[in-house]
Amino acid sequence: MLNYQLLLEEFKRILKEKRLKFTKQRELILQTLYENEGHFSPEEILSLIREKMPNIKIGIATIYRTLALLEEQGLAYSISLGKEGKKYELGLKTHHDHLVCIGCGKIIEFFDEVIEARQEEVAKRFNFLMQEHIMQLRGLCSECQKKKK
Amino acid sequence: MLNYQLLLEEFKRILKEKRLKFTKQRELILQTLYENEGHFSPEEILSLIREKMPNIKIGIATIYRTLALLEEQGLAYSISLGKEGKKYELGLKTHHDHLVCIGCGKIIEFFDEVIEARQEEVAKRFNFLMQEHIMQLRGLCSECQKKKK
DNA sequence: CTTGATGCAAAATATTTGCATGCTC
DNA sequence: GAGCATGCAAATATTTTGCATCAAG
Repeated sequence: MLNYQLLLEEFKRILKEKRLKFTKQRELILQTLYENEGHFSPEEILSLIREKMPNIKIGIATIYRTLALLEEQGLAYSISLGKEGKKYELGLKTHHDHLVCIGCGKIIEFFDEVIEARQEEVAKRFNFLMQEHIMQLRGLCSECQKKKK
Repeated sequence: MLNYQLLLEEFKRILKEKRLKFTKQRELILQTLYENEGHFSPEEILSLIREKMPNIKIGIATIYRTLALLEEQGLAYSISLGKEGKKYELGLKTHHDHLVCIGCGKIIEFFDEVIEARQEEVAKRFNFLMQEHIMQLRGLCSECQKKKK
């Protein structure tokens, strides 16, 4: 996993480059994404921050504005599939993909070089500058297959 | 691409099984997803239907309700990316994955046999019974790359 | 000091729900 | 007919925006 200091430096660098300001709120949002594995809605991020820092003044509008900024800069990305609303996750993480068991919810991480290489090729084929990818294989893990029988 | 009659039969079969009713509105929504390539928001689907059948009585609530139903049954998928809100597309299509531009929200569909085959192998390696997979390559499309410069 | 950032509340959107009525089955 | 589906409008939820004020650079 990327070191937080590096991530923070990168964020500051981007802000400086765009002549935007580094604020406590912006830092907290980045930090929250960093410290919490998983995907969060703007509301959830706000709760996490208020839980951790009950005295900080921060509103939902700032969360939205900052997440949009982070996403534009590739430091975060959002995704929504199925029923759930839009969720944000930190970008720049060590890459990995997931096998997700729809029976018990277990998540297995994996990494496959052949797929990775091939994804690069696909991106090139479409003249795409790939920054991230998401891959989830969904199905039943071995235990849940047994249960079904 | 799957034949529309077959798709419709499948839909009717599911409805019967769940003791739900087959209505003109439900059919139109399915048909609209079938006839229009691409990804649409509920509002867009409503417009497409009203455009094609100016006399039909149909409200946005029905669109939402039907899309949720279709998604539950695997006949449609929703996906949301970057700025854009949630978009629906027909399920049961020939399988494909997505390139998503985080600059403009454009979605490009692609299919790569090598990746598909490899996914099967990964699943096998973990003794996983794969039922579906989600893959998104996220980055900047060629136009948005130009804009950034 | 200048300029962008923030919180707040209001506004704009998007989505869901209750209910009287209409349609399938 | 019985019971689900629909449209409509109201209720919610989500996201964006205007503006006075604050604070980073």
